[in-house]
Parts: sequence; C-alpha cells; structure tokens
Amino acid sequence: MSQQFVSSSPTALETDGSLRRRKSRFTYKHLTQLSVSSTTNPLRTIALIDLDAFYAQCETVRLGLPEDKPLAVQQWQGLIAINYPARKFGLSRHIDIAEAKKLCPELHFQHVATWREGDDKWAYHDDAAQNIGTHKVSLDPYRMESRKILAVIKDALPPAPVQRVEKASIDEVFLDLSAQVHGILLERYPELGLPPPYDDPTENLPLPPTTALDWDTDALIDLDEAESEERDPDWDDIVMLIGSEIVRSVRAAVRDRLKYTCSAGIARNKMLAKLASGYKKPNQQTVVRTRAVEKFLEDIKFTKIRNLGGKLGDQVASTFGTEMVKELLPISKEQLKSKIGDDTGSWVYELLRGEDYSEVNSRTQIKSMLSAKSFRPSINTFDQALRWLRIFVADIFSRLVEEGVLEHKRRPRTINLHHRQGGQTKSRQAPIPSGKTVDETMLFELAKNLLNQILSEGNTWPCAGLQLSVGGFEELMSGNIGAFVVRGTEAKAMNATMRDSGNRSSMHTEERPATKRRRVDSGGIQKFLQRREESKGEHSDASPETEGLSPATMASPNVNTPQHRPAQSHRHDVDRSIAPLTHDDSDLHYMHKESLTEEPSSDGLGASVDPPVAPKSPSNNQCPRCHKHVLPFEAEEHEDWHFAVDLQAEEEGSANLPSHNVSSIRPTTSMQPLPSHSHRGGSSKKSSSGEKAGRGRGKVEKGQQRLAFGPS
DNA sequence: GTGGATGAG
DNA sequence: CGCTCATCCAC
Repeated sequence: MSQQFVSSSPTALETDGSLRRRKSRFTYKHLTQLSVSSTTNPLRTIALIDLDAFYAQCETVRLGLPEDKPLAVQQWQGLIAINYPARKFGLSRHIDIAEAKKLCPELHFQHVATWREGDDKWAYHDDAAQNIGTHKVSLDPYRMESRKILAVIKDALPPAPVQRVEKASIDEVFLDLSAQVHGILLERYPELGLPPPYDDPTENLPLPPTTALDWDTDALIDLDEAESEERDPDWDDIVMLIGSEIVRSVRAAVRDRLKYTCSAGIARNKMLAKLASGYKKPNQQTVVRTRAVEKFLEDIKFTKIRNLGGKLGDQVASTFGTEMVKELLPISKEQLKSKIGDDTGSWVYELLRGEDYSEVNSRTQIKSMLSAKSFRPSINTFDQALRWLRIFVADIFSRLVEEGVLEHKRRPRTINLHHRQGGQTKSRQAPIPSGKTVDETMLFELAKNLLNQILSEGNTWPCAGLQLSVGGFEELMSGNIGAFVVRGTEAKAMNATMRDSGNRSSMHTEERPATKRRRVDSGGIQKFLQRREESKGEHSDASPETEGLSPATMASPNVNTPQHRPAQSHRHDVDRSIAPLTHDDSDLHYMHKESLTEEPSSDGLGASVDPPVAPKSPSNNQCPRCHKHVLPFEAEEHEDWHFAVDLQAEEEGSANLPSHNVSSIRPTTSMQPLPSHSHRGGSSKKSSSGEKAGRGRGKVEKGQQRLAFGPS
C-alpha cells in the first residue's frame, strides 16, 4: 500500500494472499531501466551528501584543531556556523557572541576570511570583526574545500556516464547511484542477468534470495504497522542497501582523505534523500526504503520539503489550514490545482506522496558569480562606492581566473551591479564586450559605468549595499577551435531553444520536450562519444525520455556533466594590487559606453589598476599539452578532452556545432568553484505526471505562483 | 534583454 | 543576519 510507483503493472502485485510472494513486484524492464536512471523507475537510487556544519568543519580542519573542540564561525558580530561539539552547549545560530561565550566558555571563535581594502587577496585577519567598514567577507576558503571534497567524491565513484553528481550547494551533493547499483546488482545476483521468461520484459523478477538485510550502521526510517518488516525484502530494498554501501564508502573516502564528516540520505528520489539526510546528524546516513515512505512523510511538516519552505509553502498552509503532510493527503489533486494552479498543484500532490521525478543533473559549473557587501552604516559618496567596486572586481576576477578566463575556457557575457537603498534595490547590467580580453581594468570600467548609470537616477544616497555579479558564461575552447565558436543567429536560436524547452518550460518538468530540441550533430562529437563508450564500457541505452533524439543529443547528458577544472586548481596568483584611488572619479558621468567598447579610460583610475599578470608558473600534475593542473584521477578524462578537441579540429564540417553542446565537452578538471547552495526552484522539473515532458507546459495561470518550482 | 522576486543554505 | 547562487516572471 505504501508504494505506488508509476509503472508498476497490476500483475506486479500478485500475491498468494500471504506475506510471502514468489515474485518481485518489479519487472525485468524496471531492472533494465535502472541502468539509465529513468526518473520514473521505482528502483532509482538517489543520495544526498551533506557536510556537517561545513564552514565550522573547514576551520577545524584548517587550524588542525581537535574535532571535539567547540567552534563557531564568526562573521562580524554574528555566528554563521556552529559545529556539533558546540551545539551540545545549546549554541545555535542567531545568538550573539556574548551569549555564546557564556554558554560555552571554551568556544573557539574564528572569523571568516576577508578582503581588506587595498589588498590583493583575502586573508584571515584577527581584527576583521572590528573592521567591518574596510573589510569584505570572502567565502573562498570554503569554496576551495568544497571543490576538493567534490573531487574526492567523484574519485570514489565510477567514471561518467555511470557517475552522476550534482553539486546542490557549497556543502551538498546529489548522487544518482542507479546505474552503478544496476551493475552491482547484476554482479551480485547473476540470475538477474538471465533473459526474462518468454523473453517478455514485463515479466516480474524473481524475489531476492535473501530474507534479512544487513544495514550496517545505517539509520532506517521506521515502518508503520501495516508495513511490517515481515514482508520479505524485494529489489527496492536491495537497491537501497547497495546504494547505502556506496554512500558509506564515499563518506569514508572524504573522511580518510580530507578529514571531513558528512551526513547522507539515501532514497528513491531527491526530495526524500534530502529529507533523510537531515534525519540523523552528524556523521550518519539514513535510508528511506520505499516501504517506509508513507510513515516517514506523514508526521512531518510539508514546509520542510525542498521548495515548499517559502511563500508557496505558506500559501498552501494558509489555504488549507495546516502544515502537516498528513492533513493534506485527503486533499484531492483537483482541489490543489484549483488553489495553487494546475502545474504547481499536481507537482505538490505528488510530492506529498513521496514522488519526485526531478533528475540529478550532472553539473558542477556555476552560471554566475557575485561579490557583495552590505554597508553598516550606509555609505554616502561615489568615492566610497568605487573603493568597494575595486574589491568586488578583484574578488570576481580572481574567481574568473579559476574558471579559466585566462585560458579562454569560459567567459562571462554580462556584468551586473545592484544597488540597495533601504528596502529598495536598483540594478543595471551591461554586456561584456566579446572579443576583448577580460581583465580587471575592463571589469572595473564596466562596473563604474553601471554605477554611474544607477547614480544618474538620483536619490541614491545613502547606499546600504552594493553587489557586482557576472554571468551568462559562454564556453570557449582553448585555441579557439572554429567549430566551437558559434555566433550570430544560430547561436541565438540555440540559446532560445534551450531556454524555452529547458528551464522555463513546464513547471515541474525536467525533461525537455523532444520536439523542441534541435538536432545537432557532429561527426566529431559522435566519435568522441563512441570512443568514450568503448573505453569506459558504459551503456548508452536510450531512456524513454530521450527517444527520438539524435545520438549526440541523447548521449550528451552523460558527457555533459563533468565539469572540469583542475581540482587543485590553485587559483592563479594574480597581482591585483590596486593603487590608491585618484580623485578624478568624482565625475559621475565621465565614463561612457563608447569609451568602454573602444578602449579603457585613460584617467587615473583606469590606469591605476595593474594589468593582470600571467598565471603562475606551473606546478605539479600539469597536463603536458595545455599545462592545466589536473589531478591524477582526472588525467584520463582530461586526455579525452584533448582527444575531442583534436578530432574537432580535423573535422571540417563542424561549424554547426552549437555552443551549448560544446560546453559539454570540457577539459576535465575539477569542479568549478562551488559556492553556494540552493535547491531551488527551478528549473528543471519533471512533469508531475512523470511522463513525457510534453505535457503541461502551458502558461502559468494568472495569479498562480511560480510554477516553477520543482525539483531542481 | 532587464530588473525584481523567490528559494535555499 | 550576511553573502551567495540559481531560476523564473513581468515588462
């Protein structure tokens, strides 16, 4: 009763009337689909790994402190992370420093690293908290640790395309373990490899030859009376067990190699895995078997479910007068739809029943980066604002260097400046001139121009906050291989297609409608993929969702994901010392767009920024061909990348390769700078019906809130 | 394409 | 609370 997976056939439930069944509830088809991680497969195995009190752990590790030492990470006068030893003293975020000291006299306070005005790099300053006026917080140390951890996690898993890893935030990673579990299943239970009776894939599998499973140290979600442990294990239990073994080994790798502990949840989808990861902490993992889902959910507040924690959740709560999942179960799907919109309604309906068809997107590349500061007290002069812009630019530029701007791997297309005054915020953005080298001077001039635009509207002081961001990254290949550079209408069409069919398409739909996909093909890409298949020996079955797509498109999700940048990628040291401000800056309007696109302003300011310096000389683990830093375990993939580039260069007719696909073939490396988190609503969603994405992509109803939420 | 809002950590 | 990041919506 507790399981209602979409594709179970009626015969799957045949029983002899007792608790013992001779056959599994799952079919040969379910098993086969596991290898491609079909999002509707009831055997799908997903995990979320969440670092324990991440920032605090980073500091404990960095400082070499004993793990049981209570520690809090401080940001100005607040605490942004409290480690578990400190939580035993009743500490939590949102308490002030004096209280914390009182509750836990031995608490170690560590302020976050900061950029100090005029410095060319962030550092740990022991007087940072007293200098809020001249320092700006840097989360770089945590991004770098996050990156290392992600590298270890990837290294502990099989290569893509079996490996599917999605960085959900700076301290959280989703894993889709389905394909790996499938492989282990076949090894461990060879009888599953036999052809189905009558060669009919809809036949049910035999039951697992086991009656008791060893869950080791896992926490298990309890069952209710109706779902007793009496029922023999079926394959959905076995896949969770295997998934849990994998997760335990991944956690051990992180622990052994980097000294970080984490908690994890293992379940049939992202929503449940996320919920489960928080069930027992720290340093524990929790499994939600399908038979436990009902009980697990009914006693929790739905506002704890990913994406229901905000306004949508509030809206639902106030509409139905409850925050409990259990009390919403009687609400019909139609009722939900009528209250919160069709798409959102059915998506929420499924979620409340433990169904979440969102996929784990192998993605680790960031799409934008931002540097910001809120001013307390507010600032009142253009001159002050410019000083902060310098720091923002230095910060962002150093992160861009990690992204490979200097090597022409990726570059942002737009720059954006936000300005806050009291409650309201204003922003302006500008394209980053393509074809010009991105350097600090250019970014600073662009930022200054945006500031001028905002200030020109008047009424802008005092200013309570500024944030500078860059985004719209485009993928470039080193050497500027023609095929990879797509410009003009074709690129625009492609981008438009991606937006329409992907992100904003239907609300809770992760799949892109096949009909809207461009058929993009390239001999080089296919050869690359083929070689990859051969060398890695991975399956390439088309999942139902991908039918009708060209081979290249179909396979791309697999290759697509690894993002790569050398894990170690030390940020190249760039001399970004900034000369003192000159005072010509007070002319708010001296900077015009024309001058931006032509040449850098020649005023004292522009000239005062030192030109970027070439990347630091190579150290260990460098690729002999491109000198990129590559971790040992990344070497193979990196080599693949060169191979693809070479092929591409040989192929003549690759000019129609859209830039997007190009991005899928990137040098291997580590991950991108991983900042933050977020599960958001977003994009991808899978239609709530789980089936073909074509459905429900209609316009959102008026007044209905974002339909956008979904699983991300 | 731009500016604002929502959501998560 | 402050600082990020991602996505979506309305215009």
